Amino acid sequence: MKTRLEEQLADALATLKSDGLVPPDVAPAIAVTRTKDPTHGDFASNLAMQLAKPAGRKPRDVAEALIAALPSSAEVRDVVIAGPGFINFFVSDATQADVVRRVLDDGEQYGRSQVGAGKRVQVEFVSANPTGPLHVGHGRGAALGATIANLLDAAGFDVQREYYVNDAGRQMSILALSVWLRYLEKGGATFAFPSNGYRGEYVHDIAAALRSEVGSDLERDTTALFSGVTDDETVAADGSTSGDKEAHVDELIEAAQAALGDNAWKLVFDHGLDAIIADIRGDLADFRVRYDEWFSERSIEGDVATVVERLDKAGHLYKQDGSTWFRSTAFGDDKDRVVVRSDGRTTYFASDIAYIDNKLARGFDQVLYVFGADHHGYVVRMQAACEALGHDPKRLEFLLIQFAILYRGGERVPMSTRSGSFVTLRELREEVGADAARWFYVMRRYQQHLDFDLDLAKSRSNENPVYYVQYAHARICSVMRELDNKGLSFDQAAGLATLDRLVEPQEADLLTLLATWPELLERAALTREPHQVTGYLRDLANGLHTYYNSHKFLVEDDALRQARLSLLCAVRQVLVNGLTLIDVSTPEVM
RNA sequence: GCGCCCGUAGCUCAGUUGGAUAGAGCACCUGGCUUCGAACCAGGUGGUCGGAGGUUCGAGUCCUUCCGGGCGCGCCA
Repeated sequence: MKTRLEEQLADALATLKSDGLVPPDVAPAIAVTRTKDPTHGDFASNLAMQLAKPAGRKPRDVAEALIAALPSSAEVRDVVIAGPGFINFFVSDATQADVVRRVLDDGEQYGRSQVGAGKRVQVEFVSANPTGPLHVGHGRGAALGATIANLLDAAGFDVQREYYVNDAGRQMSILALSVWLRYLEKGGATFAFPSNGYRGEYVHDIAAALRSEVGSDLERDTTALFSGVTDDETVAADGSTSGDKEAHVDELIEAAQAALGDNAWKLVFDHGLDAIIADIRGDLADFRVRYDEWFSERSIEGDVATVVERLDKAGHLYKQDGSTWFRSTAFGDDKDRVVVRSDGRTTYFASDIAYIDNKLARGFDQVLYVFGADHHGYVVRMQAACEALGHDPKRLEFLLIQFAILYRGGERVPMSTRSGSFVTLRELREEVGADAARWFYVMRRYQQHLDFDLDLAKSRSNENPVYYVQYAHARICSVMRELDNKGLSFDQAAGLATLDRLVEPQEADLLTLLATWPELLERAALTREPHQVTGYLRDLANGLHTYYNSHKFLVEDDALRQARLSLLCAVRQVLVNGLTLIDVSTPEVM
């Protein structure tokens, strides 16, 4: 409808140009938008105001000429000039009501589009280090990434959902060491657990599982293990520190590898990694988050050197202070970045570069990174690397997700990963349910900090927006059940034939909302803004509740009843389509 | 100090390429269930859109500058 009006305006503009009213070289953006105020009609265009200056005439005069040049259309009931020179379009009632037929015909397809057809896009999200369970901070990235992927899919893009598993770094070795040390403790060994080790309860669980699998086969002499290792950091009573926790843990890792040998070390390492990956996968699955690919960092370890070499050959690297630097300042970064350390090992950034190259080589037109806002410093260097490798940096897109702050009883819930006193995603889900969690995480713009009110998310009351929307769905289902109880039935064809009986203002509001859904969904996908969907669903539910309270559906008048029920079914369909996109359930009874 | 994000009603937030009288929810006040589900609805109170300049027919939206808040600035991952 909107595009047809824009085409008609374009034709009218061409007529004005050929009549000499408008200079031929003027090329304004022809835009038709929905109105906010129904008294302004259904659609409006500001074209006349844009043309006023180049045409040297008053906006309202230009508008008059444009309207005169518009072809007549059965879809449009009236076209009027309003305000400073807006052209307002009033859509005919039959066209307005026809949306019911479209919704019921298209069903779960209604609202989906093909704007992204033929384009491959990857959404990488969460990608938390597999060194412990996911916490609530990861939850927002999970919910947003999953929903954005759903939106893109609905817009016709070929979407791939990926989790990048950081299974190669030093942190993984520290986890393996932590698991092994807990394993040794369970065998009776006593020693001071390194301050830099992972201290969470889950490490004990993994160690216990390891012991039940291998028995005492992995036990080694601990006094020998700790001998010669730099002292761990300790804090004296006066606050002064001694020792070096970083060197302590690194040397312990080396000693452990030596004591166990490669095979046994790998056994411990994989045991820890596999256990945590399994935990994360299960957790995300229960959160209704699906992935197409769990991409292992180790699988591209061998590509890092190759990529560094490519950058070197292209002249983007230089040596200084014994290490190798990437000249990212040449691409707008505020400082250059090390890719090969003075000890010869490559940096984490070098792995990222290899990963970028790998992604783009897989042929994605667009690659989305769903990052926590604390990662914003990486954006410029990532794009710099992308460009240096000869790729278009615009193919990378970074969504910086602001933090979610939990509130319980009006108090901020403290979050500290370091001390291990964090709320896990699993705990959150068990406390408020997956529906509320998914909804709350995406209900705000991702650029905005999120106040996550646990009490509100749990409340089964009118304050809770999730229930509000689900209730609208359940209410419609309830009406359809009541229809059965009264021995009546719904005939869709009959309903579609009597749509002209929908004349109430509440019905007109719902028809407009239904017609808006495809436009909104497309915009939400292209701007990567799931909160537009939650906002829309709230409006649609409100429209339904208002309608429900002002009119009866199961009326004696058969034609009117059929028409109203077909409208209800259309509303229910769009509620389902919207809630499905954010993976919130659609209960028939609450 | 530099960089990114944010600042809209008492609170939490929407506001589509710049568009008409800036909107919701919560809170507060008033009213509505012998009726298809009151987990609902209708109405009301509440605003210098952080401040100041600028761009233009028109600015919450764009530009400049200042103020306030969050985050980031490792040969960590």
